[in-house]
Amino acid sequence: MARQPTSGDRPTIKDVAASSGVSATTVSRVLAGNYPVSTATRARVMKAVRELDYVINAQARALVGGGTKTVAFIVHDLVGPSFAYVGQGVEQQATVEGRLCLVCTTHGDPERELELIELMREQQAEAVVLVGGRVNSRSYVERTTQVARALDKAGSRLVLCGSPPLGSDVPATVIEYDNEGGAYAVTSYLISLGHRDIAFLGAGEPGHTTIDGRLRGYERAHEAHRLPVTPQLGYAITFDRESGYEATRDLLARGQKFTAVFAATDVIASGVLVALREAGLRVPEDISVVGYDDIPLAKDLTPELTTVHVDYEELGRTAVRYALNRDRHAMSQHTVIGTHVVIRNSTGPAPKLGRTRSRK
Amino acid sequence: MARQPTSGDRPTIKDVAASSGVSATTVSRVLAGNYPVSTATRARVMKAVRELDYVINAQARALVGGGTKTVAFIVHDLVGPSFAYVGQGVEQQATVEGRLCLVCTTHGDPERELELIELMREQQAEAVVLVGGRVNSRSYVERTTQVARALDKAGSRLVLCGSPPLGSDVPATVIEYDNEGGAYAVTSYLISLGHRDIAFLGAGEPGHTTIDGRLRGYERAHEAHRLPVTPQLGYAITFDRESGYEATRDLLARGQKFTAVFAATDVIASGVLVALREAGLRVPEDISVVGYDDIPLAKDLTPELTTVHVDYEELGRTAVRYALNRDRHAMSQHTVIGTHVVIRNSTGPAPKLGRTRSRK
DNA sequence: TTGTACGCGTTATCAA
DNA sequence: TTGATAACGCGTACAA
Repeated sequence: MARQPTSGDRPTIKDVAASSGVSATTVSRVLAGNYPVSTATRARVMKAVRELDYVINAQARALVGGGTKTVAFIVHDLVGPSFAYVGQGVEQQATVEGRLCLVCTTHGDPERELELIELMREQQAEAVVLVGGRVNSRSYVERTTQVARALDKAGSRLVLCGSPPLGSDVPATVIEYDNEGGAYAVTSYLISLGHRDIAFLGAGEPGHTTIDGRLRGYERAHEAHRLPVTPQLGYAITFDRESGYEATRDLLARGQKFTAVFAATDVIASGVLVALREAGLRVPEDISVVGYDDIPLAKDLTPELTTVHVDYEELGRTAVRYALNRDRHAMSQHTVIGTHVVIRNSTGPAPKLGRTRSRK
Repeated sequence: MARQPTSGDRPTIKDVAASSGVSATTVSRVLAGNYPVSTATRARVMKAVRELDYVINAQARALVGGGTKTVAFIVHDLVGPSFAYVGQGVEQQATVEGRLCLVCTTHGDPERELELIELMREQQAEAVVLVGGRVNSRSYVERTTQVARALDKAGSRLVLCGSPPLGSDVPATVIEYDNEGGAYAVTSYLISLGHRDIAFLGAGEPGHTTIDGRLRGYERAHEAHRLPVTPQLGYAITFDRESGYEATRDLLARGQKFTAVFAATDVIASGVLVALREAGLRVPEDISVVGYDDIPLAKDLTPELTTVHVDYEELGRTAVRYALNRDRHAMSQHTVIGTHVVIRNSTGPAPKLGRTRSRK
C-alpha cells in the first residue's frame, strides 16, 4: 500500500509510483507525456497523483534537465513608472517563452548589482536583464564586462536594457531606446516654436548614460539650428519631482531668461509645472515645458505634457525575446528602439517680448 | 591535473576538488564555512574557485537542502502604481530575509492565478503572495481554499495581501488595509464640510472586495450622520482614468445634483477632474473631489487631491515578514493596516446654493 | 509497454 | 582536519 507522506514533506514520484503500483519511471513518463503508456496505467497514475496531490519538484527536474527556465530582472527599484513598464514587458515575454521571472532591486548600488548577477549565475538564470541607464565609470564597465563573460561561459546571457553597449567584444544583448534622437526631436520642436532660451533640467550625475544621451540631443538640436547653448540653463538635479521644483525656483530667482524648459523626465516636469504656477507664470503662454518618457502621469498633469514617448513595455519584451532567441554564435547584439514626440498642451509659441517675471 | 571544463557547461564542485587536490566534501566545507578546514587547504580551494570561476549550483543545493528560499509575488499587473509599491515592499522584505523573489502576473484571470500558484508549489516557494482585491465568488473562494491547503501541506504559505480572509479554517496569512475605515473617514470629512450629495464612482464589479469595502465605508458614514444614500449617485465603472471621465460626464449630462465626488481610486479621480474642468466647474469651489490610495499622482494633479493614504510598501513588507516568521502552529493570521485621510486642495465647503450646471 | 540502474551537483553522516 | 559514501527527486539509457 502507499505510504502516507507525513505532513510537511511533499509526496515524491516514488510515493505516486508505490500508490499506483508501477515504477517511478512510468510515473515520470505519464507526467511528461513523452513516452507511450497504456491507458489503464495512465489512469491509475493520474488517480494517485490527484489523491496524493502530487506536484513535481522543480529543483530536482532542473538538476537533471540542466537549469531552470528563468529570466532575472535587475532594476533600481520597481516603483519608477518607466521601470515598472519595462518589468511588465520582461515578465510578459518571459511567460510567453515559458520562463519564470526573478526580480531583484539594487537601489542604485553597483556593488549590490554585481552580487545579484552572481546570485543569478548560481540560479542558472538563462538571461539576466539589467534595466536602466548606468553611470559609465571605467571600473563599472570593466567589472560588468567580467560578469558578462562569466555568464556567457555558463550558458547564460547578460542583457542591457536601456543603456548602451559595454563594448563590441563583450558577450551581451543590448536593447536601447533613442535617448539622443528623442531629445533632438523635442528640442527642435521647441526651437521651431520660436524658443531660443531653453533650460535643460537634468544634467546631474555626470556620466549617466540616459541623461547624457538626452543632453546630447538637446545640444545637437541647438547646433543644427546654429543656436548657442547657454550653460547657465543647464541644471544638475536628481530624478525626482522635488528637484524639478527646486531647480525651477532657483532659475527664476536668479533672473535667468528662458521661455521653455526641457525636463529630462516627466516626473521632473511635474515639479517644474508646480514651481511655474506658484510663480504666477502660465504654461504654455509664458513658458513652454516638455518632459521625457511619456508615462501615464504626462496626461494627468495640467496642462497635459508634451513629451517624448518611449515604449518601455516593448523594450522589456524585446530584451527577453532577443536574449532567449539569439544566434548562439553572435557575440554581441545591439538594437535601438525609436522614440517620438507627443505634442500635448504644455508647449506653445515663444512669447514675443521678454517680460520681467514676478514671483507670486 | 584539473580537467578544463568545456565552454558552455559550468565547472562543478568536483572540478574544483580535482583542481585543488582535495575531496568534494572539503570544497563544500570551505565554501559553506561550517566546518574547520586548515588554512592551507582553504587557500588552495579558494584559488581553484577563482581560477575556474566556480559558483555553486543553486538547484543542486536546493535539492538536498530542502527547497530554495523563494517568495512568489502574484499580481494583476506590475504597472498599477499601488501594485508596484506592494511589489517593492515584497521584494525588499524578501531580500532582508535572504529570499529571492519570483514575480508573476495574472492580468485578472483567476484560472491563470491558480496555474501560477500550482507552479509556485512546484518551485517550493516558501510564501506565495497574492496581491490585490478579489471578486468574491463562491467557486473562487473554494478553489483558493484548496490551493491554500495544498501549499500548507507542502510547508509553503499562501498570503493574501490586500483582501479579506477566505475563512478562519483556511491556512493563510492575511494582510489587509482598512478599506472601509478609510472610506468612512473621507466620506465623513466631506459630510463635515457640508456636502450632502456625494457621488460614489467605483461601484462596479459587484463582489470586488476592495470596492465593496470602500462602498461600505461610504454608506456607513451616511448612516452615522443620518443621511440617505442616493442610488443614482453610485456609479459602476472600471478602475481606469477613462471610466472616471465618462462617468462624470454622464452624471452631469443626467443633471444629477451633487456637490462632491468620492472616486474609488486616485486614478479614477484624475479622470473626474478632467471632466469637471471641461464642464467649466471649479474644484473645490463648485465640486469637491476625493480619491483613494494616495499614489504619487495625487500630488501631481491640479488641484492636489485629497485622498486616503495607504502604505502599500509596508503592506508588502508586512505580508512577507508575517508569512516567513509565523508561528508554525497558527492556522490563520489576520492583520489590518490602518489608513488615514490626507487633506489637500481638491476639497472645500459645500457651495451654499444649488446652481444649474452648464456644459462648456 | 514497463522496469532497472545510473547520474545530475550538492550536503550530511560516518569513519579515519 | 579530511575523505568516502549515501541520499535528495527526477530523467534517461538500456534491458526486458
